[in-house]
Amino acid sequence: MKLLDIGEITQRSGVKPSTLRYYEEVGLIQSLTRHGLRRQYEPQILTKLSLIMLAKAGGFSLSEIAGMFSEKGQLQIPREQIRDRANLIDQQIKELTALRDVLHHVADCPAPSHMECPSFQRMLKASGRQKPVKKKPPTY
Amino acid sequence: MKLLDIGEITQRSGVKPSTLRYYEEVGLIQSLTRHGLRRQYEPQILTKLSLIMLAKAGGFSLSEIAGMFSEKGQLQIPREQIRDRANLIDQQIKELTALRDVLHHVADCPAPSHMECPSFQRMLKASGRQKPVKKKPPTY
DNA sequence: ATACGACTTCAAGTCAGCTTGAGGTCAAGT
DNA sequence: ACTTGACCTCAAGCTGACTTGAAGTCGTAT
Repeated sequence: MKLLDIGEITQRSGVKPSTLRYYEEVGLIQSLTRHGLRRQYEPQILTKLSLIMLAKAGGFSLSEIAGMFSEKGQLQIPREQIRDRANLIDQQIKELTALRDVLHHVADCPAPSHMECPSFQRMLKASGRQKPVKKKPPTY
Repeated sequence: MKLLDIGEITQRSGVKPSTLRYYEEVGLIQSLTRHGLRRQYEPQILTKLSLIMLAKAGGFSLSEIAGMFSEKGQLQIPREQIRDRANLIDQQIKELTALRDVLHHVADCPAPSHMECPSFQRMLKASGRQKPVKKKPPTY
């Protein structure tokens, strides 16, 4: 099994060396060995990084993401948590959809003041008061 | 038109006074007048706050959100930008959907190692390499 | 008239998630 | 043997979005 330098990981994943080192520092990933000082990664790390990027885009924090992997680097989440997370994501999707609808409304509605347009108000109401959402998408 | 104290805004919107003052500081909202030292808000601000919360949940930064409102506090975005933002949101929705699918897969697939399961890999591939996403959902 | 409580300002602090920079190491090619 | 370039460490810095705390102001109820 051929090992990869940090530079290759960067090339193939788009994740910067400084970020990879940071992820290691916080325990999110680890390199298999060192060649001299240099970190050597197994190719599987690339899959893991894909997952990490996906979860980040989904608004999960690094520590939440870390919690999704077991010791052996396997994705391992108790069923119940999966259900919860899936619900959380569905919630986010609803919010995003509401936001998109509002934008489309603004694009199409001829009313001079959206702020008072009843259908606009309705959309806002509809989107409001569900539950919190977690953390933050990146600027990668 | 009855004006509202910061405390009432907080009660009705769930947004803390410190946050409201911060939003004012960065030019995202403004109070109509003062009663003594106290900020007095028009009730419309509540609608605006709903929009702000919605957009934040959609991952937009405060300055991006600020850019969605005109001088008069109206929601005012050039059509083209609306299209772009709507696309961005659709993109985010796709990512979230991919994430949810991955979670469901993990819940259901009996394979010992998801990392090597072909359908798992396929989902990751499918979710990957589109374009960046902007910013951050909150912990409100 | 005074006390109360809800507001005010301003500076500093916090947290996540990185990035930057200075100075050092080391394996491989010439 | 030497140079090169890709890596390394460690501390400090940065941005966004707030929060906190100390000290002050002021309208209203008693």
